[in-house]
Amino acid sequence: MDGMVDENGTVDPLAPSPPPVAISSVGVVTQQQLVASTNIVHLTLPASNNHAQTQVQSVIQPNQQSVIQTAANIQPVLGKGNVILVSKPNSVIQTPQGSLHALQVVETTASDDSYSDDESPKKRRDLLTRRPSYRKILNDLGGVIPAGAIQISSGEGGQSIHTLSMTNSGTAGAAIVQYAQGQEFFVPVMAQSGNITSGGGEDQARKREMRLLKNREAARECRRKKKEYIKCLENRVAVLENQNKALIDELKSLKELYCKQKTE
DNA sequence: TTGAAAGGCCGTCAGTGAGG
DNA sequence: CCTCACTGACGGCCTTTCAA
Repeated sequence: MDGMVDENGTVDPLAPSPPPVAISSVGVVTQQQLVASTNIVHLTLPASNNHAQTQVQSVIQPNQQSVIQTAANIQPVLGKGNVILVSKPNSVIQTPQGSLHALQVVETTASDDSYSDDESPKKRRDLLTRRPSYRKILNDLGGVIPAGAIQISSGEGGQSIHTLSMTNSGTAGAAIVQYAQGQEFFVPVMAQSGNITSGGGEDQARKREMRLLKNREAARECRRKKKEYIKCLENRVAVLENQNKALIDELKSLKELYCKQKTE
């Protein structure tokens, strides 16, 4: 949830940290929730008929072509001349049907040039390996997300947006965090005084327990990010392959044109 | 049907860098 | 210096696949 994020909310550690996102929407995009700090864009598009709205979760990568991956039935919507504007040429919308939709491109003043490719290797390496802390991320999100509700965008074809809601279960010093997809996990909460019961070995054991619990959660989160990162890379490969194919075709047709003119 | 191999997920440990 | 978040590495467990 930092840096560049791809169409699935995927973090892209290869990309520099985000300048202001240059995205605008036209026409059918009825709702655009832009979480500036994470560059995750939730678009709710009206379905082509009277069906439920279609949700697209996308992520804008300021220095790369962007891929917007959609749920299964969005293609008719996109086919009706709707336009999503992004700041980079050759961005595509990828649908489960395998078709690619070119995006209309507008020049935007924001962002693209604010990051150059001549960053120091160390800085680049840092970008690769270090991410902002969750505290910082949560602070960033503080103005966007209502207290008590945390939205997590996570993977799975850009379709799953997980909502966490916290309930004080009444159990002392703990809360149940419910996962929108039916999962739930237990989160111990510090007592109001801020310290856990004092007392020798018991305290040590409790501290260890806390550390293990936190590390468990951290490992989970880390793996999730890693998976999304890989997905992001795969998506970028798809974009680049598509671009490459288009360029080859263009070259071919230009060659043909040239040969034709030459023979005349 | 069965056993081995492969792959995925999880928990834990250890090391690193950032921030206070 | 200390604490914390993060992540690579490792081993264990479970599921799936596939040849015998």
